[in-house]
Amino acid sequence: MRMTPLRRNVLALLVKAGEPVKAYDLLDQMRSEDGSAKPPTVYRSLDFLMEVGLAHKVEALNAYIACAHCHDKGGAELYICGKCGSVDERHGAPEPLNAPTGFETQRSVVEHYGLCAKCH
Amino acid sequence: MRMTPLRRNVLALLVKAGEPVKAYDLLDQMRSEDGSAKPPTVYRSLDFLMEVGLAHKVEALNAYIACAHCHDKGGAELYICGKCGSVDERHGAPEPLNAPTGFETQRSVVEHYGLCAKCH
DNA sequence: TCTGCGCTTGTGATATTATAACATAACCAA
DNA sequence: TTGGTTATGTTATAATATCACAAGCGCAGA
Repeated sequence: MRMTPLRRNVLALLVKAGEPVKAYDLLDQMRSEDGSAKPPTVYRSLDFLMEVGLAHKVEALNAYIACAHCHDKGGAELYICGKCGSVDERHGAPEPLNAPTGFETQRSVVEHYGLCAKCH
Repeated sequence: MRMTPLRRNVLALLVKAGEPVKAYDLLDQMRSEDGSAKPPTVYRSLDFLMEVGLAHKVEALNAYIACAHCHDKGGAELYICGKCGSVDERHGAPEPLNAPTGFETQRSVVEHYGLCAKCH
């Protein structure tokens, strides 16, 4: 598992976008430079980036973002503005108090959709 | 917007399943009775059920469940066991303390994946 | 240096999930 | 009863994601 030019390129595209990007939009961008990119190319790179904590999937949008807290593998809480598309990533929410007793969480998906401070 | 036999049937299938169900699995079940069901049939029914708060989408699974707290339209926190597939639905988590200032949440997706008390 | 192994990428096909667009039918109020 | 609204039927296609197998690359050890 190592960083490669291909993977670095995908990460760079995510960082440059600064907001959630669809896999096929990434693919289009890669194709405009490379021509030979195909879906597995981008999905594999995204899988790698998520595995090492450099990217997240925004589940309810089927989109991907660069992690704003690089080197942090844990789940993030995402605050996603429906108007301007910005995403504010937070970490470290406490364990919910109303969790079922005995439930052992391995991965959490927390996405809040609404309006950011600038957009309302 | 009213409950119809078709929509009631979709809800019944969700309730009977008792766990997250894929849209196309619902479709297969409907077809085995009806024969004429097509994707828009099931997706439209699911949209209706979610709109009135009788069903939720499990975003990270692309699956749907009956709401365990019927008549509650707000977001739910789902605790999903990766081993047995059970889903425990909770409501009423407090607003996160570390939210960005000024962010106005309209909809929240909260899904915790792990092992339920019985499965570990 | 060579060789073999594991990881990475290329490539074509296909699976899965979801929606668009338009036609028909059912419901219900005026 | 008629006209508008809501619901369903139907065909096609869009959008998202994975499989399977081949080829390349990089490096540890012979």
